[in-house]
Amino acid sequence: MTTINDIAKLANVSRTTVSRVLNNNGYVSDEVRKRIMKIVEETGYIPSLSAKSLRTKKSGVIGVILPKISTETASRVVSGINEVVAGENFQILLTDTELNKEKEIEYIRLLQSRHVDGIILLATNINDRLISTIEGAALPFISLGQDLPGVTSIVYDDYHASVDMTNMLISQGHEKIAFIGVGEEDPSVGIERKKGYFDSLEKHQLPTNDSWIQLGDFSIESGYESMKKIVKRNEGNLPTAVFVVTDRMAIGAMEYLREQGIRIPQDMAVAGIGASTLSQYVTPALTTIDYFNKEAGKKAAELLLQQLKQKKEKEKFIQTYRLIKRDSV
Amino acid sequence: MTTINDIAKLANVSRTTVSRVLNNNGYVSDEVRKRIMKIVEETGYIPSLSAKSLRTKKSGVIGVILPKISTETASRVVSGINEVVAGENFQILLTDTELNKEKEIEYIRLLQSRHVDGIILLATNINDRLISTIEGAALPFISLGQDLPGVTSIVYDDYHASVDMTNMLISQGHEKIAFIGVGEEDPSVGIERKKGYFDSLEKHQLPTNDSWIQLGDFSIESGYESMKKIVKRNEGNLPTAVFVVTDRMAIGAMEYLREQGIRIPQDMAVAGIGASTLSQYVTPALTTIDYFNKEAGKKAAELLLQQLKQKKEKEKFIQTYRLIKRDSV
DNA sequence: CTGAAAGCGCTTACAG
DNA sequence: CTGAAAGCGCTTACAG
Repeated sequence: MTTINDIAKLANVSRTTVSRVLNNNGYVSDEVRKRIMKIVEETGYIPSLSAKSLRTKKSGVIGVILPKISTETASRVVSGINEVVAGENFQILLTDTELNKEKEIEYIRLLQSRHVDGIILLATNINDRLISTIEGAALPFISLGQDLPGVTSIVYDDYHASVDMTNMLISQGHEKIAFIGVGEEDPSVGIERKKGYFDSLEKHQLPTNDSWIQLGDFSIESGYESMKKIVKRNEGNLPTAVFVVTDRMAIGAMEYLREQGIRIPQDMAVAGIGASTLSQYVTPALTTIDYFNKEAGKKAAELLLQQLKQKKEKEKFIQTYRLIKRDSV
Repeated sequence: MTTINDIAKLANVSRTTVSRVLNNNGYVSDEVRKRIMKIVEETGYIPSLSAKSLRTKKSGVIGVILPKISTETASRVVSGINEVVAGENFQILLTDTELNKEKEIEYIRLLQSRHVDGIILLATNINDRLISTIEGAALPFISLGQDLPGVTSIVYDDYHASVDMTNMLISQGHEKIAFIGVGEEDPSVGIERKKGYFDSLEKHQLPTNDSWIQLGDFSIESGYESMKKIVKRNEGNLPTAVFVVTDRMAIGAMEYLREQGIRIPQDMAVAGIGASTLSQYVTPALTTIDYFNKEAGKKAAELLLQQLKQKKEKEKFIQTYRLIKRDSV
């Protein structure tokens, strides 16, 4: 492999000078600069970024920790992150926890050992070990999706999104609104969205009912099963709408309703969250909330890049959202 | 930052010994080993992989070059790759060409400068500069999706998949089968799939017709527009089926048909390729071909890992596929 | 405008 | 079983 020393020898200069040319800093005479560039071209020399990184303590790599790669939300976010960091010549080191909390912590350490310049975590839960690991890492760090204490966080406005969606269903005349949520380990989805639902009902003095409430695990199948339970438990007196906290689970719910010949939206209105491509093309098209995931990814990357340039105070950001009313309601 | 030297000092040994303990090679007395491990724990020491990589010429990182991150195919493949490499403690350095051929070449060089141990390219085109860049890189390299000369390649069986799908439409009694394809820059999708379609028609002595053939650009919208043109040009005498070379474009085509009140499949059968989640939940469910993208990603990663262990001859692999017949036909 | 030297944090023959 | 020394490929004060 050609190294900076080879180039220096071929050009009859010191490697100091070669380095200066390559990095475009310090004075180098035009003549020497040209001579060096020519040799670099000819040899196809590629500088070693490991060596550079060892020396400069900067790697030009951003670590990204995802709960699950093959998810539309994740891929939109990564796409947004990539769009901004690639523009600044950073690359992404990708890491997938497969929803395993231990791996979140493990990967933070791993990314640190790889000398990434910063980390973006698509957070799915909050716990003390996670937070102390982040603090210990002493690295520019952004949490996306959960509000982590002491960490710059970007969160979706889960509470208000959920209130808005429930209000909308109520404004359509629904009084018996079922709910399919997820567990509270994920505070944003599991707690905030549920809270919005209950608060809206309460404000409108509408009844709630345990048999209307089910918990899924984000999968399409779990939406199907949850819907099934709600229908079974309320035969003869079905709720007239169901608010599902993710599009995928909502799609599962719709599938079950279709199988049972329960018409959407005449017999039961369905609403989701996420604005997945799926939501747009199912029949009837699903009413949902767009969280602008790609924009959130961009925002996260921009904040990280800012932090790289100058240490900043930890901040909190709330992403905007948009309710998309479609035929399922 | 704590380094191996700090640990050595604290443990009263040389850094050679610390290195031996950390990497578990060479003889170290149990007593010393324990002493060192204890100090490593206490200090929270994290070895620098840049330094290690500089020294050993191995990084533990696999470069992945994608045409577009936020695509279901890409995310499935990456998920498969990650599953196998993560098991061997490799990470993925992700790179997105945004369908720009120049960037493919640029990123190969970039990944090389980052000392990745190998590269997996989701290839979308074939050209000489690309191939010579790959050869020049002299790195374990896998092409997924296109058969690159001189490079270990995994390809989908585009030709036979396309023949099978067309045969199936014919066996359903269709004699006027329209086709929505893509440009030939992408040989696998643009040439092979088209060839399969034409060969099947020819074998069954069925007519083709220029007004039945359109080219899209992979987007849902382009499927919509292509379908529109086909319908406009054949008013009063529509083909009875349309074979679309990707699910997304097929979804677009279905949308247009629905708008026009052309019933699927009674008035026009629709078939796609890709087995996207979308294809399953759209109404009517789309007949398509499953390419097992995640498996292909796994296979690519396994081949790469094998090459890392021992230089191997370049090989060619053809992925299997499965036709999924659903309500759109 | 240019170069000699030190050093980033590791690993690995080599010697004992 | 353990250590001294060299070296991986860079950058950066420092000196001239």
